[in-house]
Order: sequence, then C-alpha cells, then structure tokens
Amino acid sequence: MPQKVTIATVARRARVSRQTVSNVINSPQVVREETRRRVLQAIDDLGYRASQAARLMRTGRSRLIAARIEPTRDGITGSVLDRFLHGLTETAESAGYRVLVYTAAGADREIAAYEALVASYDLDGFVLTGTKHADPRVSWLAARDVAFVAFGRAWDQPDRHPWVDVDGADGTAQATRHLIDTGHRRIGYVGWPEGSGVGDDRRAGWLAAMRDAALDTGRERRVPDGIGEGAAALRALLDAADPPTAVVCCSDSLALGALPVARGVDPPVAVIGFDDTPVAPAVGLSSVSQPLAGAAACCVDLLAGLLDGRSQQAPSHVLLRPTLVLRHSG
Amino acid sequence: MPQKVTIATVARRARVSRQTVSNVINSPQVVREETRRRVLQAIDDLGYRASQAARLMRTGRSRLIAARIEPTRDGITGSVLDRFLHGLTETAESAGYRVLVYTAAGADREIAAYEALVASYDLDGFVLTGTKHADPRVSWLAARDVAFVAFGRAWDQPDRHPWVDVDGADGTAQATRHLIDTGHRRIGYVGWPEGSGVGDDRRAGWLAAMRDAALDTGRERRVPDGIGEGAAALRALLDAADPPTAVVCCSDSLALGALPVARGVDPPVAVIGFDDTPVAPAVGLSSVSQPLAGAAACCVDLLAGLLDGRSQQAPSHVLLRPTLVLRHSG
DNA sequence: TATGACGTTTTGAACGATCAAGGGGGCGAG
DNA sequence: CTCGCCCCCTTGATCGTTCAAAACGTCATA
Repeated sequence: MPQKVTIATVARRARVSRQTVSNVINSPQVVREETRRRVLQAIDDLGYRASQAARLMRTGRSRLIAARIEPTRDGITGSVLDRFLHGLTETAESAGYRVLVYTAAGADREIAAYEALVASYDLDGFVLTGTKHADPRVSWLAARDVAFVAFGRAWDQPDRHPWVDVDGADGTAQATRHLIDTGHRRIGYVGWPEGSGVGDDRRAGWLAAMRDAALDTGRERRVPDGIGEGAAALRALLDAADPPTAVVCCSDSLALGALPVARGVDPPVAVIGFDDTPVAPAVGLSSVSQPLAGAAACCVDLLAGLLDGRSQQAPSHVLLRPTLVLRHSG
Repeated sequence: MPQKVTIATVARRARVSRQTVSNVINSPQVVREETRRRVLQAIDDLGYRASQAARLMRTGRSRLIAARIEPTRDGITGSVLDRFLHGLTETAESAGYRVLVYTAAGADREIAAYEALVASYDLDGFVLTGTKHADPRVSWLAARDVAFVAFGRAWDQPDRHPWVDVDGADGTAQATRHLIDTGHRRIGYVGWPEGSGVGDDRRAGWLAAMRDAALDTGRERRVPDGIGEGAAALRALLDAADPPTAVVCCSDSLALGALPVARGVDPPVAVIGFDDTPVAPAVGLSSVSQPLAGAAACCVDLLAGLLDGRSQQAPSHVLLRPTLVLRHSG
C-alpha cells in the first residue's frame, strides 16, 4: 500500500518548502527555472496529484459542475440530453472540470437540489437544460450569484443570462428548402402548440422558407408531442383537399408517428423530423441534427470563462446551426 | 449576501461547542435530548449544511461515486446505459451519495481516468459497466483497494467481485416459451458470435426452452450486432428449407433489422428483441425489458454496503429477472 | 556603510470538519 | 469525605492546500 503523497512529500523530496511546490503548480512564473524543474521531477517521481478537497477548502472552488439528467420520458427525446451530457463531460474534462449529475422531479424540487448541491459540495456552476419562460431556476441561481449557462436561449429576455442554443428555425428552413428543391410544393408542418419557445421557433423556419418561395402555408397541425399525435396529425392533413406531398415535423416523435401514415399512401409523403434521435437512422427517417457535442463544448467554455473571471462583462450567447441529415424518408 | 454558515456558527447559536454539533449530526445518541433539540433548531434556523470538502479532508470519504458514460455508439444500445445511469443517480441520492460521470476512450485510458479521479477527487467507489473476461479495470481497482460494483457479472470467476446482473437466459427463455405458447414450433435465434458472456447467456435461454419443449434448435445465426446484420441473418434463415415462423433476437438492433424482413412475408414472422430500447415501442417491437432502475439500485446498495463497512465478508451478487414486453411483433 | 528594491523562498495561519483526549458535575460506594 | 465512574460536553490537534506576510540573499544606489 503506497503512502499517500501530499504536497509535503513532494517538498521534502525536492528539498523546498510546501509553498514552493504550490507555486510551481499554480504560478510557475515566480519560481526559478532550476527549482521548478526539480519540483516537477519530484512530482513526477512520486505521482503526486493535488487533493481537490483541500484545495477547495482554501479556495472555495471545487472544479465541479452540475448537470441534470431527466427521468427517461418516452426515451426518444431523452436521448438528446444524453448525447448532450456526453459532450459536456468530455469537454469539461479537458477544461479541468468534472460533471456531477443530479435528478429532480419538479422545478421546486430542482431548487431544493441546488440548495443541497451548492451548500454541501460547493459546486462551481450549473448547466441548465430546457429553460422556460420566467424560469424559477434562473432567478434562484442569479440571486445566489451561482454561475450557470443554459442550453436553450432565454426566450423572454435574451440578455438575462449566458446561453447556447441551436437555431431551430434555421433547421426547419433547411428541411423545407430541401423539399422545395426536390420538387415539392404542398409542404405541411406538424408542430407543437403555440407557446413553447422551441416549438414556435422551429415553426417560424418552415413559415419563412415557405413564404420566401411564395408557397401556401395553410397545411399545418399543432399537437402535443407524441407518436400517436404525429400519426393523427398527418392523417388529418391528408384528409383535406389538396393534401401535402411532404411534411416537416417539429420532433422525431411526431415524425415517427407520421412515417407509417406517409408510407401508406402512393406516392409516399416525404417526412422530415427534428433532433436526429437514434430511431431516425433505424427507420430511415430524414431529420435535422443538432450539433450537441458542439453545443456542450460551448456551454463548458462559457461557464469556464465565467468561473475563471474572464468575460465578466455581458452575458454571452452562442447560436449554432443544425444540419439536415437525409435518409429514405425525405 | 448571507454569511457562510459553518459548524461554528451553529455552535455559537446553540451555545454549545463545535464538537457537540458534530455529534448531533454523526452520533446523536451521545448527546442529551434537550441539547440535541437545541442544536437541531439552530441548524434549521441557519440552514446549515456540512461542507463535504472539510468532512472529506478529515474522514477520507467523499460520498462520491463514479460512473462511466459511453460515447453514444449507434444510440440504440447506448440508451440502456443512460437509463441505468438515471436509476443510479436517483438511488445514490437517497443513499447520500452523488454520481460523478466520466468518459474514457479505451481500457487503458479508463485506468488513467481512475488514477486521476481517485487521487484528485478521492472517489469512494466505482460502478463498472460492460465488464469483460479478465477485465484490466477489475484488477486495477482490486489492487488499489478501491470499492466497486459491476453491472454485469464476472463471467470467468463469479466470486471475484460484487456484481449485479440481469438474467439474460431467463429473458430469452421467457420469449421463447411465449412463442411456443402462442403456437410457434419452428423458432429461430439470431445472436452474437460465441465468446461474449452476455451473448452466450442469452442464447442459452433460447436453447434451454427449445430443448425443454423438444423442439429443433437448428435455426440459428450468429452475427455481429447491427441493424443490417439482423436483416441479413433473418433473410438467410428464411431462405433455408422449413424456415422459422418466429425468431428471438439477442438485441433490439438485430431485431430492428429483422423486423421489416419478418413483416415482408406472409404470414409475418414473429420477432422478439432484447433490451426494450426506445425504438421498440416506437416500431411495435416486442422485447425483453431489463429492470435497469432496479439493477442500479442494487448496485448502489452493494456499493454503499461496502463503503459503510457492512457486508465486509464475501462479495455479493444479485441476479435480476427481466420481463417480456409484448407488442405487435410477437 | 547603510538603505531600499527586487527576486525567490519560507513560515504561520486559515479553510471547516472530525478524532482523540480531557474535564466537570452528579451520584453511589467505600 | 474521598474516590471512581458515568454522562455529557469542550478543547486542541489534524487532514492537505493556499493566502498573506515575512525573511533571505543579491545588487544597485545614496
């Protein structure tokens, strides 16, 4: 059993004081070159690694960021956050941070979770996902001066806090333009009910692309997310006069429901989904793919900037472009 | 900005010493009832929460456990681990632990990750997933006396370390018996190549159920995991004389590939997958569902038992039964 | 020769908790 | 009355690190 190697062990070996070892690590420029080398050699020989706990105690910085993981809902949308989490963890590691995950049932429970996490573990920052209008979490964190970045923009007040988001309107616009380019003229849209920032944004992209091409925007259904809902919505659109020859969907769940309906008519209706979830390649569904790893990396960068004192000024925002992934369905 | 409230703040307010407050928290039985109440009141009034960092420094226990998250492979199998992680986090929270996630590219990189995590963050334990024969991670952790529990049994030496697993053979046996009960006699199997513990185990269940019913076990294909592979395997089985009327698959990926092929013949071939991934409900695939939340809870229990000194004796093992989820396909 | 400044290194204290040992009051036994 | 014991509580030291300030040697300047 190897003895625990502390900064004092290193100091003895390099024949310097504790503080000099600390300086070699944290402010190398104040240490003479030769001493620095001797200390580094000792660190290497002994396999020394600074104890985060002790460091945290003195500095108050834990180098830990928290991310929430959702209770796997229908499993389709959930995978988006999982991929995001993976990107987050990877980037955080290379920035010297670690990711702690937590769960929370509702918004108030989530605030209770913050309370515990900040007080007991001295978390440095949070990455929020799925922010809503006037999100209570945002207020709480802002009031306590806890650093955070949201994945999802602040819909009501864009400058309220730093965020990273994917341009949903651009994604649906790409999808719509692709359908137009391949000859479709009657292009429908199946989206979520009005009021969700994300849903309205995605709808706006379809709307804009249709108007740009001077096409009719009447073929539209707004329904709650779900596979059954998607199927029903497309059926309704097909029952009308002059039915669409293609539909853009607000999510893969909706698109997945629409797909069998679309393939049941001749010629098949083209379908494009949103999020490029794992089901999409499995069933040959074209879909708009969010750059989740990139978004996660941006979140970490922003958060690290906040924590390391850089970019103290105005909240920063990043808007990323999604890409259209084409498969059989569109 | 509220002052930071430490054990000393509480002590002053309750007019006792630091140690008494500590005792109220950690060994309440040594404190007089009335004093205890006064201290608890003070803790409540001030909203005091013990600093994990300081506690860790003294006790060496971080109350942090680590779990690896995979680089989202095909996204289908990945979701199993994601659901497991969610269960892990939830149970850990109620047991007073937190989950730190990390990534690692290969097995050697993973050991480097352990090194860093144990040394810098004093992690209390690990939950391993996807253990293999003679896993180097197991040896490393055992050599360092780091507590860990594996999700996935120790195939070569069952008593090597504590594990929790799902009885794959029981799952495929359930699936096979269900097919037999619904009238099928020529039941095929599409599985992974020999040599993987999980794959061989699942195959054994089909084999046993078929032999119990004195049915022919000749209709079998062993191929790498994948959607295309599943489709090809079923096609090959159907091309033979006396083709199967139903197939049990070793994974949802294989089943998902087999499904369109199965539905393309008349009458359709019944297909049952394994893992009940999010795609399964989406496409109406029957599948064997692993109790992932339960498995995660068992892992935490075992690990907590190890860490809290209980059950020091022999490694414990838990084998859980999966359940068959029936949908259109079988 | 003393003084100040500079570059580098060392020393003491602190972060917030727990451990180990010490202390005082009450009470029964010698 | 004194001793010992038990119960309950307090005091000092400690975990490993960084902060703040002091100390050291060297050198230029007055």
